[in-house]
Formats: sequence, C-alpha cells, structure tokens
Amino acid sequence: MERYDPHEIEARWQAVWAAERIFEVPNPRPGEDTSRLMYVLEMLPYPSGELHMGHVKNYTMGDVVTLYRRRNGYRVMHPMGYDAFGLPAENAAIRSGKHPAVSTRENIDAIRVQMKRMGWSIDWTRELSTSEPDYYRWTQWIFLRLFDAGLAYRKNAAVKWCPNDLTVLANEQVIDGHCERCGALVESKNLEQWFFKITDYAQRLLDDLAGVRWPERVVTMQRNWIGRSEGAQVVFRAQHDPAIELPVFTTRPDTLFGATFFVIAPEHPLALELARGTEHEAEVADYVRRTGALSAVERAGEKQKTGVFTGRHVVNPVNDEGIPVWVADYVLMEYGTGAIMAVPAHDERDFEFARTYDLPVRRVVVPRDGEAGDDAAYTAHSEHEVLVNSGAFDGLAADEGKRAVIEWLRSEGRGEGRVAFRLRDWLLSRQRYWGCPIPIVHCDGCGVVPVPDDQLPVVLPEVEDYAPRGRSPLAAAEDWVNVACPRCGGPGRRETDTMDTFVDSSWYFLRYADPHNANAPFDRAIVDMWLPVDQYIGGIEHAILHLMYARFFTKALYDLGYVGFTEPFADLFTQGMIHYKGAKMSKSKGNIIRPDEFIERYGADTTRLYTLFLGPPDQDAEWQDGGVAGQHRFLARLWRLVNETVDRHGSGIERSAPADGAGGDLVRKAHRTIEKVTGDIGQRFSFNTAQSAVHELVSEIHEAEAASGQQLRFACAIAVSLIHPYAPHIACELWQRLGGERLWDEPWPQADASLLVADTVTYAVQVNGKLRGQVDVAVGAEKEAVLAAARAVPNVAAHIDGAAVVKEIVVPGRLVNLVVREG
RNA sequence: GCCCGGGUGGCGGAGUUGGUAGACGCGGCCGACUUAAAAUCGGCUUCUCCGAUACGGAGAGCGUGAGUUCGAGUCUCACCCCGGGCACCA
Repeated sequence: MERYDPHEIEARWQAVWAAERIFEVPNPRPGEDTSRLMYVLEMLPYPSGELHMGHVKNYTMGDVVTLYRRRNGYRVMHPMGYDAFGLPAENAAIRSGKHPAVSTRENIDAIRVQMKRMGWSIDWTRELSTSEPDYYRWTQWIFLRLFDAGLAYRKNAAVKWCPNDLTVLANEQVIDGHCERCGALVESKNLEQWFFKITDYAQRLLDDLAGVRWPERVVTMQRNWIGRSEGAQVVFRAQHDPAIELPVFTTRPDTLFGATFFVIAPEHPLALELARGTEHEAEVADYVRRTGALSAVERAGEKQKTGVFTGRHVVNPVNDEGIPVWVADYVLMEYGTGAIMAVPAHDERDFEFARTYDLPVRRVVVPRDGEAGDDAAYTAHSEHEVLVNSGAFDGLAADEGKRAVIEWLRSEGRGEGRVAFRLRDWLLSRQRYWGCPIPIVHCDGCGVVPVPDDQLPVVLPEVEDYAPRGRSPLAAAEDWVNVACPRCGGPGRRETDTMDTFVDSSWYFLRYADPHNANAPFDRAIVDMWLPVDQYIGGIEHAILHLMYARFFTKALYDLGYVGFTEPFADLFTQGMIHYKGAKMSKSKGNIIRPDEFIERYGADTTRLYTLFLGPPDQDAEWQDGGVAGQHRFLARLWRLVNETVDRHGSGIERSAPADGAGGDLVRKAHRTIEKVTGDIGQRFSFNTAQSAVHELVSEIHEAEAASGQQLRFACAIAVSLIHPYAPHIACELWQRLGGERLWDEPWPQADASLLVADTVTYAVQVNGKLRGQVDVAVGAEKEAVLAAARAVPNVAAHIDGAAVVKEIVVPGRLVNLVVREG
C-alpha cells in the first residue's frame, strides 16, 4: 500500500476543484429558489505580510462551516478579499523600501497562494481589494452619500494625534491613551478634520444589539463604548452677567441642592473669559496653559486633583444660591457640556476636590435607615435613600426626586431631561498617503465641494515621497491637488487627507454580493438576498472598532434606501488568539509559527485539523509543537484503514449497514459519531470535540477486525465523510478509493435514531453518593429490575449489608444511588 | 473601582439539562517488530494507601472556604489568582 502523501493528494484535488469550479457560487437568477442561501464570512486580512496561524484558524473555521452547510443543502457564499489600504500596509512598505502599491500587490499575491494551498473553499470570482480603484471608487461614492445626508462633516476640534505615525486617530484607536497601532503616547491637537456623525446613531446602535446573536462580551463592550447615561441638562447662569449661560449635564439632578461649587474644563471656551477682569485672571490663564500641555493619561495619573478659582460665581437654578466657579482638569471638555455642578457630598471626584481646596460639603441624600459617614461621598441613590436639605423635594426617595427635579426644571425653563452618550463622532481623515482619497475639492468661493459622481474615482496619485510628515503626502502632488472647482470652475484644491482604513472595511461585505457592478457599489436586490451575513467570524480585537463602524454604515445606508436591513452580521463568532511560548505570536517577540512550514511538512489537511484541535475556538490557545504530529498520525491511520478495508473487502459506498453480528457495535458507534459531529459543528461550534469523536470512531474501526466488509466500508465512509469539512483533500481521495465520487456534493450523513443506543446500558451504582460498582442492564428495563441488579453487585451488597436502605434513586440509563442509614 | 472571560492530570483540553471526572490529543514509561534507529502496533499513565490471583479495594481530588442536594467541575454565597474590556464619562 502506498504511503499517505499529502502533497500529491492536495495538489491533485485542488486542481480538480478548480477545474470543476466547485467553489464558485453565482448569484441566484430571477426566479431561482433563494430560500437556502447562506453567507459565511471571515474578516478579511490586512496584506501587510503573509498569513499567520491566527488567519489559518479563522479561515479554517469558516471553511468548516461552509463545507458543512453546503452538504446540508445550503448555497453558501464564501468570499475573500484584502483590507489593503492603511497604516499596516503602508508601514510594511516603508520598512521594505517598496512603494505601498507594489508591496501590497506582492503580499496579496503571496497570500492568495497560501489560501489556495490551504484548500479553503473561497469563491475567487468575488475577490476584492480595497485599494483598487474599482473598489474605492465606491468607498468615495458612499462617503459622498453620507456627506449629502449631513453624516460626513468637517469641524475644528481637539483631536487625538499620534506623534509616531504622524496622523490623527479616532477615539476607538486610542487604547489607554496610547496609539492602537504603534503604542506611542497620544497627544491632543486642535485641527480641522473630517468626521462621520456616528453619534446620531448612538441609540439605535445600542438598541439593535438586542437583535443580534453575538457573544455576550462583545455586546457588553459595545454597550460600554456607547455609554448611555440618563440625566438632565441644567442651566446655570453667571452671577455677574445672567446672559452668560453655563449648562451642565448631570445624572444626579436629585442632588442639585447639594451643589457647593461649579467646575469647568480648562478647554472650556468660557474659562478665560469668566476670569477676565478678576484678580484670578493670570492664575487661570496659567493653569489653562499648563494643563493644556498634559496628555489625558498624565492628567488622569495625577495623584491629587488640581484647579483654580475663577473669581466668579454662578447661580444654582433650584435655590438661586451663588456658588464659586473653578477651572479644573478633572472635568473633560469632550463629555457632556464641559462643565459640571460639583456635589461633593455625593460624588467621589467632587468630594476629593472639595477636600483638597477646603470647599463646603452639603449632604442632601441620606439612607432611609442608618447613617452615612462623613469621610467619603455617599453615592447610593435608590428607593432606599431620601432627599434632605432640598426645599420642596425633602422626603422624596432619591429615584423619585430625580424625576421630580427634572419635571420642575422643565416647567421653570431651567433645564430638561437629557441622555448623554460616551460615543464620539468618528474621525475619519488621516494625514497619510496609503488610503482612499476623500472626494472633496476646496474652493475659495464655494467652500467644500463634493467631487461629482461621474468624476469618481478620485485616483490616489503616484508620489515619490510618501513618508509621513504630519501633513498628508498628497499635498506635495501639486498637479493632482490643483484642480478646477467642480461647481464654479474657479481654482480649487483637492482634499489631501485620506480616509481611515476602517472606512474601507465598513462596507466590503456588501460588495462581495455584487463585486463587479460598474454602475453602483452594489445592487440592492442582490445584497438583500444575501445579507445580513449569516455567520461572521473574526478576532475579538475588532469588538468595537470594525464591528461598530460596519453597523453604523449599514444603518446609514438603510436610512438612505440602499439596503433593506439594519444590522450587517446576524451571527458573530469571535475566535481566540493562538499563543506560542506563553505569549501572543508577534514578529517582535520572535515567536512566530509560519503556516507555510507546517504545510510543507505535514500538508494542509493536518494544519487545518490541528489549528481547530487546539482547544475551544473562542478561547485563546497555546500552540504546542508536538501536537501537530498527533493529527498527522490520525490522518495516516485513517488512510491505512480505508485502504486496507478496500483491499480486503472490496470497494463500494455503503450508506447504511446492519447493526448486528460482530460489527454491530461499530455500526452503532458510527451513528453516534454522526450525531455528535453534527451537533458539535452545526450547533455548538465545538470543532475540537467533533474531531475527537471521529478519532474515536477510527479507533473502533481499527479494533473491529471481525466486522463484515459492509460494516467496515460503512464505518469508513462515515469517518471520511465527517472529517471532510476539516480535511477535504484526504477525504475526497479516500471517498474515491471507497468507490464514491464528488464527496462535496454528498449529503451530510444522517444518524439513525434507533441505532444510537445499544442493547444494554451500563449503570453506575452508588451507595450514599459514592461509586461502588457498575452493572449492565437491558435497555428499557423496569426500575425494579435495575435496582435488583444494582443490589446484586458484590461490592454494592457489601456496602448496604447491615444497613437500612432509606432511599433509592434511579436515573434511567445512567445510575443508581442507594441511600443507607447505618443500622 | 466597575463589567466580561477563565482556573480540571506532567501539558492542550473533555465533561451539552446537576448523575460513573479526566474523552480525544501531546508527553512519559513498558513491551512487540527491527542488527539498530525511524515508522508502526499493543499495554500503562490524577494522587496516596492496602492487597497483589484475574486485577481488585479504600481514601482524597476540578483555585479557596461555606451552603443547597440522595448526588455539585456544573447551582448559591463569600473570597483568591490569571486574562481582557471600560475607567476623572459628571
């Protein structure tokens, strides 16, 4: 018998699949049945290098689902593309010294070869790359539709700036005050930038999380990121000039009577103005300057809160009391109104500040029964707390008080109920070269002018020097920048910033459905047929960024009538990372496992098997060098068994076999394995245990020497059929050797329910909960018969001897527990 | 600080509605085949103890401590450790 030679088999079958075009899934034609369409999608890779093991795990998972669903009668779209614009690709290009367009294309070519070698069932006719003009033309088109709708706009704002990558960043790309990509400490800058008005969608982004089947932790992370708070906006006015309004947002309107001072952020536009003319003017100016130079991390890291008095007071609208206005950097300009009423008795931060500057503390909420101490803020506010020192509101429970105060403020025109979100608008412009050009022309006369649709795409110009300099490298391409204003024909200048890469990836899943459309990004009827994506699979690192942006785009496109659904991804599976030598694989740590080396050594099938055998797919897993050999041994054993079976007993695909004679147990095991694997792949996404089940079946085939040829051929066919989604090459080969053809078209095997149980079942017998023996009983035996058999087990008899059995528990098919009391 | 995951043999892990903890794989030990090695095949492999005749039996054991239950890895409470998210968000 020839040895298992994965390379020969894999190359041959990949050629067959390509020739038969079995991965190509065309869109249904009018009138065709669309009830069994399914869209399986994995997050597309950045072509900043070759694929790593994380990709292999991700795409193999998607492939298992795809192959499994296809054999269950679904028409599955399984596309692939490249998130080719952006910092990763550009930085890789800078490192290699090649132009990003060149290095990106080279990387894509290399990745495509790797993907084909893995045998993933990707429909290559739908392949796309976000850096190609026929794709980004439509990214620009969508940008313009959002611009028309007022959802893309320019504003001058304090923005996050990465001093290393020399570009602005979105809030979502700042982790702990550091750049998400390079780790540099992020600075704050005042710049005019482009934003998407994602905040308009905050409530819907929150509400619609209820309708998706996503991992709970991802939903929670998005909820936290959106950060909805209910409260009130309350208008305070300057005591020296009631025309100056200073609104605050508070979640605790019930504590308004406890406000003993007022704080505004150093960046607040009124900070300097308020202090003007007071003896504190110079001090305030100095403080604003000093804190402005600090990063958010430095501010938050300060041991003690700092601030200065402005010399001014504001009037508390509930009691007309004047309270001092301070400037302090513990108040953030970006949230709420940039100003707060300080209630030290009931807010930890205000309390700390009041202690530092010796400001008064006035308690207005007390526990209904019991005392609140004086050495900390008392922050509870439920039905168990009551208001005091609060005028007409005294005696109300805190939660009622909140409503009552809001109602009073509203009726007096001094405030109103308000909801605040943590979510900020998405800053989309970048001062980098390798990105999608923003299709806008600036004209002295007309202002910001969109490039007309018929002039798209605005092609990214070739420039020699694309290194980041803090302003877009595109600005240097004078010929490109200087252009006639599309509106008035006068001199105009193109927008030179490019788009954040996340814009490109916020709609790619739509383009796959209609990838060659030259007249529109996609046809609505076609995307509505395929989407939302039935199963999306990708890394947890995109829990907020990509997944939030894609949801926003989908909702905006829905509102504009371009798609008929509001959520892009119905089901999401987030995979864990693969670690190696105790750390996540990274080039800098030098603990990379290159997939190519494994394919070279063991073949694609073994590599596919092992990445899914590591552990539960949603959890991080440790790569073990030796583990791969086990999967290879398994395939070699399967190979040998099938070939031996055919040699000894002849070929022929058996779709059933009698569960009697010497091989009866084997046949039953095959049915149980179908049941187990089907549930594990189809329902549980438990890819590791599905494999274990096939291992067990193969071991039993190996041991079932006395089984009939039909029984052996049946068991082999089931093993081969079940392992096909994991190891399609060897499975197709062995299926053919067994006498079949086109395993990929073979319906998924069905377990015969009557064969899932054996004639007898082994009961565990416990005495007082301790295992004392086992006994085989006929399936379906009466409770009394089971008990009698259990009592007859010698070791059990010894343990109940001389004691009174006070309780008998029989769990059908599982165990007996005899409860005895010592006699 | 708040919110999620997770903690089970030497290792990765299984244990799906509370019902025989350790499936499957790695590693290790012993044996077969071989001049030898590799490959392959067979056996053993949670710990401690007892008795060793097939191998049997006793006790302990799933981060710690309580609890509910005939019975807890699984449920409840309190706590410890690891990983992740959010965090001066008013």
